[in-house]
Amino acid sequence: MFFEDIKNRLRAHGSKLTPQRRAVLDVIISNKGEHMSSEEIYDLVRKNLPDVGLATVYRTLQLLCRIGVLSRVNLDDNVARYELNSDEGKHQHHHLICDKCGKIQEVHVDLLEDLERYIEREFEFEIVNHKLKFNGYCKDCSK
Amino acid sequence: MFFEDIKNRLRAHGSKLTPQRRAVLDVIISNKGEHMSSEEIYDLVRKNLPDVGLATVYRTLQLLCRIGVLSRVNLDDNVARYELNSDEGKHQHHHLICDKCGKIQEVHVDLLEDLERYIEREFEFEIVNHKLKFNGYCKDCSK
DNA sequence: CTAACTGCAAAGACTTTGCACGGAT
DNA sequence: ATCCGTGCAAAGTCTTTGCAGTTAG
Repeated sequence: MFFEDIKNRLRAHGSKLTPQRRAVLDVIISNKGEHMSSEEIYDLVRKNLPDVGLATVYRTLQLLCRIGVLSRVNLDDNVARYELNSDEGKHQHHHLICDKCGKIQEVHVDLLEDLERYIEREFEFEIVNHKLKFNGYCKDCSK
Repeated sequence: MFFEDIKNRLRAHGSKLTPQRRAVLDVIISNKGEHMSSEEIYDLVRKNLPDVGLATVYRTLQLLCRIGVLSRVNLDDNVARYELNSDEGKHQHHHLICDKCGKIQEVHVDLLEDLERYIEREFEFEIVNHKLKFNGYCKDCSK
């Protein structure tokens, strides 16, 4: 996912690439792999653009989700979190959530094919996406 | 999960089975299989107990989660939803969410063993629970 | 030029908390 | 008598919205 691509998507959607939106994108791209909340993103954006409004950040994140640049992930902590979409796969990766230290890891293998086939067959349910989280204890916390 | 069992759990936790809590339980048990929000539960509880307070319902739901009677499920609609725990399995079942009509179905097969083994081995992550949701189109909406 | 965007403050939705009273053991 | 629980209202948190002024293309 590169800037030119994002610009095109914005244009196709009738939207502009403003300094505020650029600043939000900068933060998200340079923190790829994090799963930042709106507030965390807002705080980082303000380091480069101190007068940005919180509402603008919220609106930008919504927009970027709508045009497929970001995904909203829900880690059950009552805050919306965001991550940059990868260019390739349609499906989201899985998340490991350490219940002790809170660390988030990503798992980039799917291994859900059997289950998805079972569901499509047995429930006649057409699967578009899945969201899989594992809770437990990470390497450092499980001793 | 039966009333006697729940009563014992409450007692073990130093809590009482009040009429309000009983009314909440009645609603949840008689709507087993639904995934009701706090408000929906509140509205139903009031049919039997009109003077119950919303805060009491919230506190009761929290309590019942804490002692393992209920699980809080997050269906990405920004409302906490609750379901009765089954007696047997430790793991939660999976949910199918129809993006068109909103219907929720439950899938009671696991089929995650391979993936879990992979994660435990590869990430040295000790899995305690998982949460798996599928988004897509149900039988009636997928035509 | 003009539709889209912005910051601000207000409003909204959901949930939690503080408090004084009531009830069970 | 004591501790837990309740209802109410107030407060809290995260997010959205209305508006008047501003700006990107």
